Amino acid sequence: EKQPCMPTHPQKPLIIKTGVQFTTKVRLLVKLPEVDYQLKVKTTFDKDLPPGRVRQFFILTNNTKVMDIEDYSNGCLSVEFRHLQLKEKKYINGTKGLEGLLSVTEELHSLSFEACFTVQGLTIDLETCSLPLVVISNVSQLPGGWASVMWYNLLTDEPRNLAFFGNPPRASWNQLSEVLSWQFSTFAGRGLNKEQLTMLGEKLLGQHASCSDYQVSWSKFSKENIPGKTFSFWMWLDSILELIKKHLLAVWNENYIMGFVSKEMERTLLKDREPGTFLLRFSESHLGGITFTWVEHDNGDVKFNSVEPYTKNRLSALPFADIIRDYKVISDGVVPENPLKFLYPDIPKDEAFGPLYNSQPSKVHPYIPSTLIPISELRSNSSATPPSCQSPEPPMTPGEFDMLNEHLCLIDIDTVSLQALASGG
Amino acid sequence: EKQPCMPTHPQKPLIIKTGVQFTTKVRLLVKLPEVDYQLKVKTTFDKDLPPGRVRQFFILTNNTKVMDIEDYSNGCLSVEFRHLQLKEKKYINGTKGLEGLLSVTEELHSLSFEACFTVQGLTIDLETCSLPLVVISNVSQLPGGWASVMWYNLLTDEPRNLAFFGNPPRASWNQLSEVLSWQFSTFAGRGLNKEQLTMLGEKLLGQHASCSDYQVSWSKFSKENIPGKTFSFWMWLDSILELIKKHLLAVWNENYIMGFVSKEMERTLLKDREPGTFLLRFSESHLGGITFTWVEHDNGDVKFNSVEPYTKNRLSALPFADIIRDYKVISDGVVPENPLKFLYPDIPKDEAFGPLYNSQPSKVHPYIPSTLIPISELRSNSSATPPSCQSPEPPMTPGEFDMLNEHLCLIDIDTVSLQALASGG
DNA sequence: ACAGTTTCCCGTAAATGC
DNA sequence: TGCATTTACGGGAAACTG
Repeated sequence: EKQPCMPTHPQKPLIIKTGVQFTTKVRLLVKLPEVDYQLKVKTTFDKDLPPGRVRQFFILTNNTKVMDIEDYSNGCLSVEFRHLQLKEKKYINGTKGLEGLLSVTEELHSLSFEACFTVQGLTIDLETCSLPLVVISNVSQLPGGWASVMWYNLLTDEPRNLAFFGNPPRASWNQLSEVLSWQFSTFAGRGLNKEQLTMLGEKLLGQHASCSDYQVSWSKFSKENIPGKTFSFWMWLDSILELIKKHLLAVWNENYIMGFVSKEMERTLLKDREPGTFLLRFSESHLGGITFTWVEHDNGDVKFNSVEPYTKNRLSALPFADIIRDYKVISDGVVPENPLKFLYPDIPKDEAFGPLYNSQPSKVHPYIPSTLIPISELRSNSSATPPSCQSPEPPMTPGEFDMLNEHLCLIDIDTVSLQALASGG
Repeated sequence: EKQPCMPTHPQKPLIIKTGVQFTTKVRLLVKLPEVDYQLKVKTTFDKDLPPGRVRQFFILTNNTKVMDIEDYSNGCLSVEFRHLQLKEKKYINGTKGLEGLLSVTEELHSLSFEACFTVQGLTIDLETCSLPLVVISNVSQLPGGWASVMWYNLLTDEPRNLAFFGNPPRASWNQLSEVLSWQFSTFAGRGLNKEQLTMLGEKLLGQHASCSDYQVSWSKFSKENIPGKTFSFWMWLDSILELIKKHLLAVWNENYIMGFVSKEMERTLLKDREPGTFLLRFSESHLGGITFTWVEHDNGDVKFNSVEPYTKNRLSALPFADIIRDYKVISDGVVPENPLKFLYPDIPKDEAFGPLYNSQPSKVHPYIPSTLIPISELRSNSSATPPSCQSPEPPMTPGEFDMLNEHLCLIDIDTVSLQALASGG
């Protein structure tokens, strides 16, 4: 009933938006001999980065803080910086130079931490820095930034190769598909199964998808538009992830959304099924859309219908489960009918979606309750008859995901280990 | 189809939101003898305001600028400050003191302008200041702030009585109703007619509404809640104004929304009408809602039905004219019917609303177009039979509005006359 | 605890830069 | 001129603060 502007940016570490607060923490891994003075840490953004080539930022807020003993650990020294905020350095003399090579979400930056103390007459400098960071100025750049973070962490173990996107390596479909599934398990709670990944692989690679060690270029993954479309593969996939997060979470987690199915496969699956059998599929032509396709039998002929995809605007007016419950087709004035009977392969609609329906009748007495229902008015249809195939399977176990996620987060803006790179003095 | 977050705050002068840019202009009304040096003007916010009692703000940005000759006028000196921004002064030592008396939207502030020049050995100081300003920190405070601006400018000619809301005068219903109608003509393009104002008067004053010189208190207008409600009269009225601005502009300007009608009056008007006659009315129980009520004849009995009010959330999913076109009542499974036939008094629905319908069939081929339609499922109803009354009339001419509006704006944050209060030197 | 107020920040639109 | 990027700010929600 009311979800106009919900939050995004839910735990995407290593991406910082200018003007928005972020937090970082450093921990001292070596045990120091008792020091009775305060150990001050200074945080610097883009330290040592020569001007030109890339944008540069600085920390607008307080950037020094004293280390403290962590209560809950074994007496480690650590310090957490909160409310840090980044702002771009603007050069009066346009020292911007020849960027253009990299887009802003391909620029890699870093946070440095420095501390210095003296023990027994010996001055020791400590310094460390974060994994590469992406700086954006608007949430619209978040998908692109996240693509960079994924690619970097998937393909290199180098802690600080800021030139990574100057010549980014390719990823095998093997590696990539695993990461994509992880995205869905982390952000939507359920990963992708084999069939779904196969469809994605074919979409990205065409026929090569069968050999799982086929290499995918960075450009193909997130920069080039899909042929005939105005968006790249990752932009498309991410728009679906966002749609799930905001509007389809329960339905997705119940595994009721087949989602990634080619239209050919869809017909193959549905053609021998009971009339009124339907499946849910994401739009390939538009960003962030979901549609349902159902099968009808028209005296011997098999007919398929797909509804115009629902996007976030529609879904925020009416939850998707309710759309499925209430969808009606009006054919030339006859009694409207809901053509959706069985969720593929054969689950009665209400059995599947019943627990997800919203209980609507509001009953504010003097008024007649009213609701929106989705309808289609039909006059003419189309049909088809394609090949054959098999049915979906349980999702790929996103087993090692937790481990990787931890890795991704361990050395991030929330937690950066301060290693003693002691350069004596 | 797409209007999730549209802009508000459309020309409400004298209200400044912290952190948001505003513009002001000062013009020198006296002709100075030729001066060959630059005349610098300094803008100060809350100059001379003693700390305590009220919040204090300062101008975060550049606050001095050199006057320049206006090209388009007769060589007047003027200066326009752009990109000014306000920030609250925070006192470390909580010198806030005993506020509590006034709400923030009742606090009045001012912008001062100072200039100083020397001619023939004589130093002349110029100083002036704006009409009282209201400072808010969130758009949610805009309605309250605007109420203050209206009340002040309606009831006093003093240029700078910052203590006005310490003991605000009352307004006669005569004065107030005129201002309310102006609000609708300025912001929605059509003012309020006599019947509408009568309903509002009765709502605000009860029986006293008949004597048009009845006095309305500031508190009753915008501070006290309407009995039994959780909002004040002005908050309620303003929520309707916003609803019109964003979702009902065309329908309102065609005069198809009776809007302000008591339920009793509504029944009186409808009871002798053709079945299916309906009228549009704003909700009195909820903020920013509109409903339609239609009359039915049920073998001799007259029956009235009102739909649950549509609010901005629903209306942004489906334009109001389309709701009227598509509204259906489903009674126990029979063919759905649109009960709305004639807009009161007797205009065929499509004749009135036809030009305002959206042409929806989107026709993206492979898909069946789908739309949302508003429906009610009926099981049991209620009815009634009240007294009699007359019908609506053309709106009150908002004749002098332009003049007043100009007055309101003339001495505002956009245009503040700099008068030579020359205090010699 | 709580209500009035401010801060935070997403997401759209507009402005800006290249 | 068009595209990439930043800025602006409404609006909802969380945080603050007496």
